[in-house]
Amino acid sequence: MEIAEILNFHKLKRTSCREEILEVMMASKQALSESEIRDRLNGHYDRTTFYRSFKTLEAKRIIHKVVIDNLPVKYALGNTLKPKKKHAHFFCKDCNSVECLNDTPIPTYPLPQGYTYSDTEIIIKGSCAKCNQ
Amino acid sequence: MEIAEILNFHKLKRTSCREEILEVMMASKQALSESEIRDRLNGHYDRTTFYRSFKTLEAKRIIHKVVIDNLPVKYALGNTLKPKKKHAHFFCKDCNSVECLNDTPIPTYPLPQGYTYSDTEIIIKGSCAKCNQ
DNA sequence: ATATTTTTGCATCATTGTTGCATATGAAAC
DNA sequence: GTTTCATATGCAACAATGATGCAAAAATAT
Repeated sequence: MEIAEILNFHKLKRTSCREEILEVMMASKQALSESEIRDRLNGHYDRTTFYRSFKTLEAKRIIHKVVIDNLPVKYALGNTLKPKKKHAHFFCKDCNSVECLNDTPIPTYPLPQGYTYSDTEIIIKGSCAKCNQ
Repeated sequence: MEIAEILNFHKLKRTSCREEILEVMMASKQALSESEIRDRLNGHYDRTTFYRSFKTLEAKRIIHKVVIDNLPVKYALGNTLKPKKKHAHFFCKDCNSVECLNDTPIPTYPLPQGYTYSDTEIIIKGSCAKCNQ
């Protein structure tokens, strides 16, 4: 998948920072935090720039936030070109990795009288295959 | 329910800070953050003291953390005297309130090969009855 | 190549949450 | 009631995440 194509498709300017963020994220099976991405790019960009890029990419749903406990927010790839179904996330409490469970869809839950639904987050915690070896 | 009893039951010292935190929490139907509790107590205690008290109360499961997005962590009452079942939480995106959905238990989800399960967090977002009026 | 819009970098700031250490306090022993 | 001892608290300091304003730089369209 061409990164330039993704940005064009969503009518975003092809800036090197956005391209490199997506490159790093596509190379990773796990969701990554700002500092993890910054490390992988050898601090080539300013922290502020990352945060703003995340916001832009998130607004287009190219990436989505995953928040586990009060750890730094991580980002995972979403609708790069095609839409991706809403799904649960797995958190490995041993290696702190986060990944999308694309096959675990979100069921609907009953709510009390008068409440309206908009969204659900499901975080499943445990140990990943690597850590269980 | 006597607050002193709760602390005694869990073999915790009855300090005024712990008692007042529990008082505020029992008077609230919603989960509260450190700053919300501090405000309700007119800043009577140091921020650090609150954080340490939360940790202590959480270790005994008298309260439990609820983390929504990257908002400040909120705390809800848990096993004050009797154990409370693991449950989902509701987040009102209009008034930012968080409450326990005690009747929404946590189902089990299938995990990939080699993964082991330990815990699940379910956050249901929407608008509460008050905000829907 | 130029103009225009958008991004970026830098400085600065706010907030949350933590830690070390001296002092104060609670509970138990006398 | 006083003393003792463990534990909680307050204070100072710190680290990290995340946001904002503004000038400089870069991307696209002309």
